[in-house]
Amino acid sequence: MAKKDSKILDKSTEEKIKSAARLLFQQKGFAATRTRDIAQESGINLALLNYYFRSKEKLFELIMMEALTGFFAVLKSVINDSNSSFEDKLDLLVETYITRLLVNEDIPMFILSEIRSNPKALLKVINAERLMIDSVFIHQLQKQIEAGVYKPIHPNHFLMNFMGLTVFPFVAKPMILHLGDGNETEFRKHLEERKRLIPIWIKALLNT
Amino acid sequence: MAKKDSKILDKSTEEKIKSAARLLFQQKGFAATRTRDIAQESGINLALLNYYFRSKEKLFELIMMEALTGFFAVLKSVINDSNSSFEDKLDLLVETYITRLLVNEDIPMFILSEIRSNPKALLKVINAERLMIDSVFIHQLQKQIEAGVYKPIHPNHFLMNFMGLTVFPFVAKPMILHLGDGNETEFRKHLEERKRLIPIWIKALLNT
DNA sequence: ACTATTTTTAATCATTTGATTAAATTAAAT
DNA sequence: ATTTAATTTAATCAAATGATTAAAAATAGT
Repeated sequence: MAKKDSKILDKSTEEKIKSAARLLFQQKGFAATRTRDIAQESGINLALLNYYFRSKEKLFELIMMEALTGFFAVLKSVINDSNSSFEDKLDLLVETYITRLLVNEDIPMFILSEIRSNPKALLKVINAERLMIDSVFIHQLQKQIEAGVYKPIHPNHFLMNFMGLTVFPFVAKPMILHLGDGNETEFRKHLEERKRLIPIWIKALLNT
Repeated sequence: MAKKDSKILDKSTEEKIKSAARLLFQQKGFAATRTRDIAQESGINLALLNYYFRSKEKLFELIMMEALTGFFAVLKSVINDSNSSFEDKLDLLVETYITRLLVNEDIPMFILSEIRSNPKALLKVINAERLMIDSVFIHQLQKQIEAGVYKPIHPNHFLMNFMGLTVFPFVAKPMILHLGDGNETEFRKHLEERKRLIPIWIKALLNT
């Protein structure tokens, strides 16, 4: 069959479309992205988008699913490991997330803004209900609190603090660059610093 | 002239359109909002949107401008007051912002996601370049650091921490509700608590 | 009451946009 | 080499969308 071998070529075309779609969807969102822009960006004929992915919606779902998977895979693998301490997990999560987000800065805004347009559908596919709150990570935090290592705090506050300190800089990057000083390079430098600082800060919060 | 007195009625129609536009633009963003949806939501004829506001773009700019003004007016009035201390400003900013955002939860996401689509244009109209970094607020922080009250920290880190702790919960609300536990009511309760907690936490960070 | 002005409406336009089709091209199989 | 299947292309479609227009209705001024 022709299909089998040409799959290598198919993949190359498919991948070109996916890359362009990823770029545009993540930058401008679903509604503001035109299929023609995806075609142009990937240098393919418009019809190939539908040939390979059936529709703009299906292509979007694919891109979003991959983004979500990537984003939550890290989380899921780390937070339920019973062999590492709470503090180890904290270090690892901050380090891993900042590293990944520095490579793909648009991911958080992409996910959050599409959740805003379509909360139910997207949150369903994420399949992460109570993921954090029922995790070993949070249980370990609660043990530490019971042991008097940290002061009491509601897990939701902890979650907001952790995510706020770690991912907010990426969500608000243009505004932060505008209100503050510094440039692209400074931004990256500060985020490298935050890998070390955020765990320290979080522990300070937990002692307050 | 008819115009003068009927302005009262005009305003009512104009205001109906603006309210609907505000609701939809803030919920779905510019690109995903249809003028027909605005017309339907406000119960007016589609043509009136163009009659009063010329175009979807112009209407959007108006709504966005008002959102930005509201958002930054607070900031501007607080951060350059030389009669209050750093700590007073911190308390006031957190308190004021959380109160306002609890009334209009979509504002941060609205602003941030539109900045993402159109950074230059929007950041220009905000007219807040270096607003934070050159403020009395940040200068007072630096004085306190010099005086040994707080440990050294780069102003951009402070800015990220402050905004991350305060506004991120609103940006990520659906995800936080999903990953954590609790409902709408719990969310509001936690944000009320954060009015008190965030200033304490920030000071803890500054001592670390 | 009459006129002028403003506001509202229904119908329509032009463009954009996602998608499809039929033909052409390329690659694979025999 | 010929046939078959897969891929690509140019042209086109139908629906959606922002905007306009001309007429009708409402309001204000005299």
